[in-house]
Amino acid sequence: MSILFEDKTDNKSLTTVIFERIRDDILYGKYEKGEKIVEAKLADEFNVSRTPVREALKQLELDDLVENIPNRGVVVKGISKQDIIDIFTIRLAIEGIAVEWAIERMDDQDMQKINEIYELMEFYTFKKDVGKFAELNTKFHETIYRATKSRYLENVLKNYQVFMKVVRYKSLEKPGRLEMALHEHKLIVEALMKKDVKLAKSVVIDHVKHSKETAEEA
Amino acid sequence: MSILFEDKTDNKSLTTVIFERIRDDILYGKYEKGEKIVEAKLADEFNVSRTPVREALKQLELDDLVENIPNRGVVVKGISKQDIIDIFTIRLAIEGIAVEWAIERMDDQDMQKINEIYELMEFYTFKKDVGKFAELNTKFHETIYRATKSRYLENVLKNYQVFMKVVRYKSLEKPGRLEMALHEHKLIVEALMKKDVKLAKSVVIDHVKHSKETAEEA
DNA sequence: TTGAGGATTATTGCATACATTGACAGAATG
DNA sequence: CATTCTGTCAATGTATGCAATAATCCTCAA
Repeated sequence: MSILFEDKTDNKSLTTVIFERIRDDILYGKYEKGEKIVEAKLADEFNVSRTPVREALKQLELDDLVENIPNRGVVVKGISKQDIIDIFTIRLAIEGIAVEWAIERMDDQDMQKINEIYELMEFYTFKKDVGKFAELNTKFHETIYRATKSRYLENVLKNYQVFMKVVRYKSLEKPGRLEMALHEHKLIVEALMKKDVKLAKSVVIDHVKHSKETAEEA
Repeated sequence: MSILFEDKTDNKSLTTVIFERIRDDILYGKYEKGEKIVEAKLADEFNVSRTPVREALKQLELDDLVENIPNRGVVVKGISKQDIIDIFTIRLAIEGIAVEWAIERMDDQDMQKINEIYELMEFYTFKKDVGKFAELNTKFHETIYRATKSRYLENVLKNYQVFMKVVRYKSLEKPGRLEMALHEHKLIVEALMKKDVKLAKSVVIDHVKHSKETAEEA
């Protein structure tokens, strides 16, 4: 195993680490669309054997980020602007369900965690730390998804989060956007606390719409 | 390679074949929830080496059908009735988008294929062949999904199809349900032909609602 | 009797070796 | 000159081997 990965604290297998690594590399544009990925080359690059790389690629195939042509190799499929817009549209249809279920099914611990995350977001807005904010943003929404207690809803939305991360970071860099995003999250927290399904739905939908518009501009 | 798989006609790798096999086995209830799956045992059973089995299990993990506990093994997570109901609810929110995009983006070939499938459905309803009908049912919807030209929408819905297959087969066996399903599909085809988005959305939603109710009874 | 601890075993994680496939170039053939 | 055939090569597909890990069982002492 490469020394690169020795510092991993959690129990992630090499396959998982490499999976996430390649996925992020694709999303952040390290590979061109249509570019061919050679197992052995990547394995070399990461200083591991082909096995974990293969397994990671097989998983990426399921997410449709790469395509495997039998006995030929895998090519990067990447993600287009239209894909992103489509994902936002799908999210607009689902996020409403998510908050609804979250309100119905969450426990105090869930709510507390959401609050904690929000407070940290306030802190990092003050510090103007876009990186930290974006990270918390992802966590914020994932916590809501988990609170729905629905594996399949959580899965879809979490999967989209990966794509959102990229978009998000870019848009948050614009002046004023950080404060605006914080405000939107505040509205969400308040609606969740009040357990007001209707209100929560509307603020979340607004939030997603906003993000969609910002993404479309870019 | 096992003689079991020698007759495969397409280019599917062993990994893919085994992936689908285990997935179906889980969905059709061959394994209990919580049951432990041992790579070597399955490999033996299929007369292949551990490698393709491992790769298949890694993929199933992504679909949340099994859980991997590091150095311990994988256990079947299965799917609960609540999961199924949740999936139907999510579908209710998304299928509308699917037909809308399908109508906007499909070409003549897509429409022709949908028509062909529908005609076959008529034929097998007449022959009372539930198996064939269920198969065509899956194809029918997948063709619509593909017509949306949206990889991500297609992916989510196709993924759910796998779960639906199981539910579908059971419900179609009930007397009268076959004819009813045929009628519902006829309405969908007609709306698609007319390119009437509003109508198409409403018949599809009704169709899903119907299926949901049938599933909830079972 | 019971509990701590170490050997044993079962199983996964990763690496490597071998088999198969498809692309390509260049020779042979018409 | 075009075409087909064949040999080589690069890459994937599959099998196997070895290491690491965690559970289990057994021993032995308090």
